[in-house]
Amino acid sequence: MPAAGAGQREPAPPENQNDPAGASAAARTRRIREVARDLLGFEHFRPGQEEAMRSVVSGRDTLAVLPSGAGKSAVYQVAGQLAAGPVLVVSPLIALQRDQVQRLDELDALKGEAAQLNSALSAADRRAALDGLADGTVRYLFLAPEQLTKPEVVDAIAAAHPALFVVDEAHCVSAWGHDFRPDYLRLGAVIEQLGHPTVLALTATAAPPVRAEIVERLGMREARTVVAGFDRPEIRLEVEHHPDASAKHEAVLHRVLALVGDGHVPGIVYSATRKGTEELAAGLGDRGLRTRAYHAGLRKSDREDTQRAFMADELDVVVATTAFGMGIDKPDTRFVVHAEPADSVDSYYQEIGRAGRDGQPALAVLVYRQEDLGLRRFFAAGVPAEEELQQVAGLVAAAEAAGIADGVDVKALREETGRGATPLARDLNLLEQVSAVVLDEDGAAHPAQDAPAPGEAAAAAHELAEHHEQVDQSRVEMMRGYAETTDCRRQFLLGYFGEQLEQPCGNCDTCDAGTAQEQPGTADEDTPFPPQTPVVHAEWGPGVVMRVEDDRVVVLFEEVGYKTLGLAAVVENDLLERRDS
DNA sequence: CGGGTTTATCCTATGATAAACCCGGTGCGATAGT
Repeated sequence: MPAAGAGQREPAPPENQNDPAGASAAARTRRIREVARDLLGFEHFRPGQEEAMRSVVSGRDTLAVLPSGAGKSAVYQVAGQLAAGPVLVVSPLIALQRDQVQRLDELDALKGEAAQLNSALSAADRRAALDGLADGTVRYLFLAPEQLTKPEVVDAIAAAHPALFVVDEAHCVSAWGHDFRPDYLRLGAVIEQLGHPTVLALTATAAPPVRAEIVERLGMREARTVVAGFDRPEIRLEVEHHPDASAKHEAVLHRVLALVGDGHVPGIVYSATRKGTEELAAGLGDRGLRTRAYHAGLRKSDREDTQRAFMADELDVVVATTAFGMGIDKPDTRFVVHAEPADSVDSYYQEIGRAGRDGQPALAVLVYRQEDLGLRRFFAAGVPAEEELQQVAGLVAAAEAAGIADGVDVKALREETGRGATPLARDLNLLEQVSAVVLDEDGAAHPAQDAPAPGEAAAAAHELAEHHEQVDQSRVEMMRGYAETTDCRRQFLLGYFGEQLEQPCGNCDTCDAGTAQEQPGTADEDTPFPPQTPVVHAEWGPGVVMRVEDDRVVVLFEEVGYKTLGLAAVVENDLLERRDS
């Protein structure tokens, strides 16, 4: 039988409820293996890959939480070959889109079949990409979510009947949607406009609540979640505590100098602020290291050159904000040092996961001061005033009442209120989520059908924002939990992601210190609330036990996020009730 | 939330101290100006 991937493509097997599932599943599995071998030269799959491919090829919406690198892209590359129509890939960065197109172009079977669509292209190239989609020559189209706010783009794509809608780096839906890049929140609506092609969401990290949010926001149906390859035993985990700011600064320098001195290069140092990256880079440079700072305030050409130099082994260390991250794939990165904690364990795990991808030993050190969490709390805060929301809702309603058919956009709101574009966009998003306004294709707001009065809408939106804030703050608290735990750090991390490691890992500082072994394991059966137990709290509502320490229990509540409760008080006062599920 | 910097305050002047103030991350796309 000819190879499925070599220049020819087969339509997906028709979905038929009456087909014996076993037979068609076996056929799909055979096809997937053929394509993977012929297209990518795969002799075997990495954990989770084949399961995710099978799920997608069978037409199921799928959330795949898989480690970074080639592993994730292969899922849509192979599934795309077996799809009956073109594949859309939503990707957060133009640079990532370019890389992916290049990668597909290097596969003989796909040469010329991948294109990107973004503002960096000329009008002619954009036209060519959409024309290619229409006539079938473009099979894989990479774009940023912002492109999908343009009606002409959505129409052109809809006409091509895409079979697969891929959201790469899907954690961005949760992390960025609220105010930073609101178009991530609209992807669910776009998917519906396109007739709901099979949805594949891909990410390398996501704790259970983030997974749930991705599925909900994208409107995934009966989503299948595939999780694999989470543990990265080759990364040694350490936390260094320094109560004093200057001592902490010195400790970072000292640590990095020692690592580089021992030949462990290259590495990444993360700092929370731009200024922090420049100061650390200067300090390391003064001591003879080849190093550069990287953050979004630097010139684009400088950033590109820094990234290039890092990839070309011309640097020992890049000192960066979170701007240095997605798309950085240097498998021999030997260490990641954090000068400040990340805003969540999800982000932290993503960041340290850039080390040791070659499977060789690597090191993740968090140099920790409790006060440094303050900045993270600040960023997690920011509930708009109810009056502000009411004013915005009122202006939208007033415009409609006055017969302004175009609705109210952010520009008009800026003139009326004198506030900035970002907070106003956030206000509109909140109001949209409580069904008070609808945003049209041009981003203008109209009152929703049966919209509540501005006062009620503002109250509901305010409550929603408070909920977001509570959850975000609780995620910061979990970062603190990681830094301050005396349990095995790897057990903590994996527990956070809903996986259990039965024994302390033996490759973290608490294991070395012996404190990890003194604690009862998280799988301890003596505890009244073992991990993953569904529970209800009188005030905080339903939740799930995430981890158990000797005297405390951490519960993830649906409404208020992560909470740590004293076990004695819980037992004494009956604070938690088991619930069936 | 926390840190760093500026301003106000005491009042036969000075410089020390407190209070007020400001800032802090991620990128798309469109637009203005070379």
